[in-house]
Amino acid sequence: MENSPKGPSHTLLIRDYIHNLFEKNQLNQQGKLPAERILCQRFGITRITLRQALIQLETEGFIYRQHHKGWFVSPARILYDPTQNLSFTEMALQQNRKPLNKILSAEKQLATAWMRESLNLAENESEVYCIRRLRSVDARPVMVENLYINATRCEGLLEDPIETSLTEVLKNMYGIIISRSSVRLHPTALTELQAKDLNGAAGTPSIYLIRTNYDQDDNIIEVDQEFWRHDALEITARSQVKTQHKENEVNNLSLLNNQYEQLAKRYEQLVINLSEKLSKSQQEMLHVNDRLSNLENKSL
Amino acid sequence: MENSPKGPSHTLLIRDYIHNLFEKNQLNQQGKLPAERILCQRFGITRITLRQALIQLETEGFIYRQHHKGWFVSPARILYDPTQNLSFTEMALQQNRKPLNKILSAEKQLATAWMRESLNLAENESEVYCIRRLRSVDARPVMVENLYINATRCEGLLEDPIETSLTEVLKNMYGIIISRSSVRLHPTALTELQAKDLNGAAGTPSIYLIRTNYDQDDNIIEVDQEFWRHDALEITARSQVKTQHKENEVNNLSLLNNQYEQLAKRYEQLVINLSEKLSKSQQEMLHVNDRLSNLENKSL
DNA sequence: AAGTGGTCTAGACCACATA
DNA sequence: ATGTGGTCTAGACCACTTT
Repeated sequence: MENSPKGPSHTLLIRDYIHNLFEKNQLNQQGKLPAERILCQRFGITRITLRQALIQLETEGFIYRQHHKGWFVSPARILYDPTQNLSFTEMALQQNRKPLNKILSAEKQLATAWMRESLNLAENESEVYCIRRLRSVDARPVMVENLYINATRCEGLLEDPIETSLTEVLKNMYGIIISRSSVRLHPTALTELQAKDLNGAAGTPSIYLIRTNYDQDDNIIEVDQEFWRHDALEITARSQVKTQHKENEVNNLSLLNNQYEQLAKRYEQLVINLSEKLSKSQQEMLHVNDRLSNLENKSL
Repeated sequence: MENSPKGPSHTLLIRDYIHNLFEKNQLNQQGKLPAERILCQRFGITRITLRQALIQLETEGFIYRQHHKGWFVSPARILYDPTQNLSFTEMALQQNRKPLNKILSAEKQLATAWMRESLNLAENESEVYCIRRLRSVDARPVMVENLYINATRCEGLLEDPIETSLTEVLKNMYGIIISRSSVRLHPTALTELQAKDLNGAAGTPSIYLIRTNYDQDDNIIEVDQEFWRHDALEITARSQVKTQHKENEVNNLSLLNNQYEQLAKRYEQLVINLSEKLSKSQQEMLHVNDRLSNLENKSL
C-alpha cells in the first residue's frame, strides 16, 4: 500500500473522528475508544501510525490511557491555585468532584542529603516520615505524592489517623499550623514507578510539582512531591498587586494613627494645662471670695 | 532479528547514553545529538524504536528538536512566577538570560465572539488589536504569543513603537496602567502553526497559558495567549497567607484608629468644656475683683 | 546533492486485563 | 483463552536544511 503524501496528517483525521464520537455520545459511559486494531481498519492505517496519532492526542490532553485497558476521553481538568492554601480534598469538593485518598506506604526513614536540604534539617535532626499517597478524582487516579515530614517535630505521627487529614493531625496533636507554602512545577514524563500507581504508561506526559510547607514560625515542616496526570490539572493564579494595595493601606493607616496619637497627646497636655489653670483660678476665687466676705462683714 | 523481551527498555539505555555524552561534554557546543541513524547503529535498534525513546526524553523535557535539524539537549528552564507582574524581558534578564522579541504580525480586527467575551467588550466596542510575537531566550525560540487588546481604549496603537515595550506604550501614550492580571495554564501539544514559529514539530508537548490583564480601574484591557515550549518553563508561586496577615493588620490598625479618633474627640470636648469653665471663672474673678476693690476703696 | 528528521507500511511477539 | 495495549523489526519515501 502507498503512503499518503499530502493532505492533513492522520492525527488530524483521527482527532476529528474522536471529536465526533464524543459529541454524538457514541462512546460508552467511561468514554472508552474502540480498540486500536479496529481503529486501524476504520482508517486503513497501520497500528504504529494510529498509535502516533493517539499519543499526540494524549499529549494534547484530549485522551488518556489505562494500562492494557484502552484509550479514554479525558474528563474535565481540576482547577488548582497554588497561591491558595486549599487541600486536595477541599479543592475537589469545591468543584463538585469526588476526591479519594489512599495511603500507599508510610514509614520513618533516615534523612537523605536531599531531604536534609529540602527540609532544612538542623544538625540534631535526622529522621523523616515518608508517606506515599494516591489521590483520585471521580474514581480516576490523577496524582501520586511523596510527603517528607520532619520527624523530630511530630514524633509518633504514624500512630495517628493520618488517612483523613494530615494537616488536622499536625495542628491538633502537635500544634503545628501550616501557614504558608511555596510551589514549583514543570511538565515532564511519568517514570515507571509513578505510572504504575496512576494506572498509566511510563513516559506519558505529567506535571511534577514540589511544595514546601512552612509552620507558623516560618520553619519548613514538610515537603511534598506531587506527580500529576498532565491532563487532570489546570493551574490558576492571580498577580499580587492587591498585596501592594494592602501594603499601602497599612502604611496610610499607620500614618493616620500617628497623627491621631499626637493630636490626642497634644489635647491631653492642653487638658492638663487648662485643668491646672482652672483649679488655680478657682482657688484664687475662693481666696478672693473670703476676702470679699470679710470686707463686707466689716463694712456692716 | 529478535526483539529484546526483558531488561530495561531502550529508552532508559538511550537516556543513560545521552546523559553520559552530556556530562562528558562530548556533545558539540549547541548540545546536538548524533544523527538518528547513527544512534540506531550504535544501539542496534530500528529508527522507530529509537524515535520512541527520543520522544520520551523530549516529553521529560531533557532533549528537544529543531525541525529537520536534529535533537539537542534542553537548556535550563526559565523561572516564571505568574503572581508577579514581571514582563518576559525583565524575567529573562533577572535570570541572566538573553531575551529577544520579534513581532510576527500586528493588525486591527473585528472582534470575534471569543474576543468579545474574553475582553469583556462593551456594546459599542467592536475592534481589537491582534499582535503575534515570538520570544526567544539565548537565541532559542521558547514562546509564541497572541495579544488581543481592546482597540477602543488605545486607538492608533500600531503606529507606536510597540516592538520595545507594549506596557510602556500603553502607560505613556494612553494612560493605561496594567495593575493586575489573572493567569490560567495547562500542558498540551503544539499545533502546526505554533510549531512552525517555534521551529519545532507539531504535536510536541507545550504549555498553554492565558493571561487576562486589568487596568487601574479593574477593566480588562488585554488578553494574552502564550504557547511555550514545555521544557523552557518552570513555574513558581507562593501561597498568599501573607495577604491574610495584611488583612488582619489593616483591621487592627483601623480599630486602633477609631479608638484614637474617639479619644481625641473626647479630649477635644474636654478642652472646650474646661476652656469655657476657665473663661467663666476668669470673668467671675474679674467681677469679684472689681467688687473687692470697690469695697476696699470705700472702707478706706 | 547529501544529510537530516517526519511519516508510513506490514508484519511480529510480549505482558497484562478480563471473563 | 482471548483481547487489549506495549514494544520491536526491516524496510520505504517525503520534506526540509545544509553544503
